[in-house]
Amino acid sequence: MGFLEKVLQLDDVIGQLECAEHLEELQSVIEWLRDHYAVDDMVYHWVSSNGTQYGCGTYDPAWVQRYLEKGYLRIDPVVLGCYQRFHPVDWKRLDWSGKAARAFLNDAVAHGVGNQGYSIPIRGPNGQFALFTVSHSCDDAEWESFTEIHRRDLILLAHYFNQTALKLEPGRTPEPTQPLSPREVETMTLLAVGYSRAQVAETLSISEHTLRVYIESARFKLGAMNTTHAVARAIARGQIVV
Amino acid sequence: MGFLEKVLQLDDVIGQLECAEHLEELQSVIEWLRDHYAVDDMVYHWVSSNGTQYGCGTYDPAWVQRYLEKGYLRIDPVVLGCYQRFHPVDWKRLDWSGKAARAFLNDAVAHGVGNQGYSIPIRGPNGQFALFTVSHSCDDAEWESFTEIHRRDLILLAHYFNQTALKLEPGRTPEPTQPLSPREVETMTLLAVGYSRAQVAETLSISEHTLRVYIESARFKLGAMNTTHAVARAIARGQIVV
DNA sequence: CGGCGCCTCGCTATATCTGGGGAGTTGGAA
DNA sequence: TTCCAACTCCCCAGATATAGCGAGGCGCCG
Repeated sequence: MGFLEKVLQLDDVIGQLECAEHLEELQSVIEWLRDHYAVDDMVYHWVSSNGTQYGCGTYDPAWVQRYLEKGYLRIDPVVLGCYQRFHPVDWKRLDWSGKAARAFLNDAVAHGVGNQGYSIPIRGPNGQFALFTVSHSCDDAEWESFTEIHRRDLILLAHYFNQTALKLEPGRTPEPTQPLSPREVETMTLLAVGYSRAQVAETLSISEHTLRVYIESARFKLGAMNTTHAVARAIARGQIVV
Repeated sequence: MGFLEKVLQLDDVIGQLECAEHLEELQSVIEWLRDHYAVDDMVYHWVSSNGTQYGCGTYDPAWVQRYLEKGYLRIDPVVLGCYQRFHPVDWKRLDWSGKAARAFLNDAVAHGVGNQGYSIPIRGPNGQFALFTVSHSCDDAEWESFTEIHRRDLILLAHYFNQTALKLEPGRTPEPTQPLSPREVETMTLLAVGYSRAQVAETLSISEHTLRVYIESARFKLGAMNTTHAVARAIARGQIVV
């Protein structure tokens, strides 16, 4: 297949993603892509803050099931690694030291996940986070060559998969993303860097009572149960920078 | 210029971005791109919510100066709009109602900013946010056609500009992170989603005192002053996924 | 085998946070 | 102008977190 032809097919796929009206369509697109690139597996994985996950892809359903049951989301070095990075990452470059990580890896290969992998982190508004992953079984050189050639295609595909998922899943961001007022941002930021309420109040030169109003107001806007929750959400949604 | 040739040039540009070792190099790349696409302006704009900004691009320096002086960051509908969106957006589709927005628009065109624009939001870890913008003066039909054709190129360029900016941005020295134990991860995670200590203890089926040991131990490992600080750091460092 | 890290549990007292009220000023938007 | 959101201040009682002391069992690794 010539290069030009492939580019045009990529165009088709993106067009199909843009026109999709149901999440199920993503599944067939991703299967087509898996075959097209001749890899073992291809997965789009929505990692939501409220614990719910959505994914489509070609992993063995038994593995997906196990992943959810075991709560591997909090262990998987791919997720944790991509969460801290911006650029796509080869699985080999992640941190697989640590007992839990190695146990996870063994379990994964036992369920047929390839030894090679390449994952692209994607971020949307309000801290939305997703992963687009391609995985395969082959030696390092072959994989290196594959990722080198298709990196840019994969970045675009990741982008459009996420765009479609965002479009089709508006209920994913249930809390109306109310912006925090400047004072609330300052309050949350100072709390996030370890100040106590009294210290924050002193730093902002306001009474502690006033400060409490900000915390409560921010907590309400963020739909949080307590201060720690509010700060966590503010960080996760990118409303404050620590 | 043929399509294939252009693709190869895009390759060159991306390669140059990946190899860049100083932020100044971005400036020459973006000027080359502006000429290549034959548009009026092209801008990469790092928008850190703590107020600091970095940008490179082809806007009139007087306009950039005025933008900073006037604090337009908090008014600019392009910034505000992109902050709420994932996909690239045409300026025409933004909300230009509101007195401040219209005043900003008038000021912008007075400083030579084109009437058409297309901006791509980009997000990195820890709420990092940037914009890649291309702007021009032409009629709607011509602009529609331009964005339709080059959308994917621009998305990729936005991605690589941001990757380079992230790489070259100083002060991003991640502190050596001591790994948290599985129980500590669970503890921090549940606290981050709003559970009180008692609730976490119940959820994990352990005594509240044991839980407290985990919190203190995690706080120590994270170098945190209190629970909120510890949770904030764990999230910001990607040690837990919320 | 002897450390070391991890997991589990106990007590007490103080400091801090939370939740329920209410009230006045300012500046920008409808 | 009228209204609303943001900012500022106040009281109080009960819930919750923190700080200090302790203890024992389990599994891994040199």
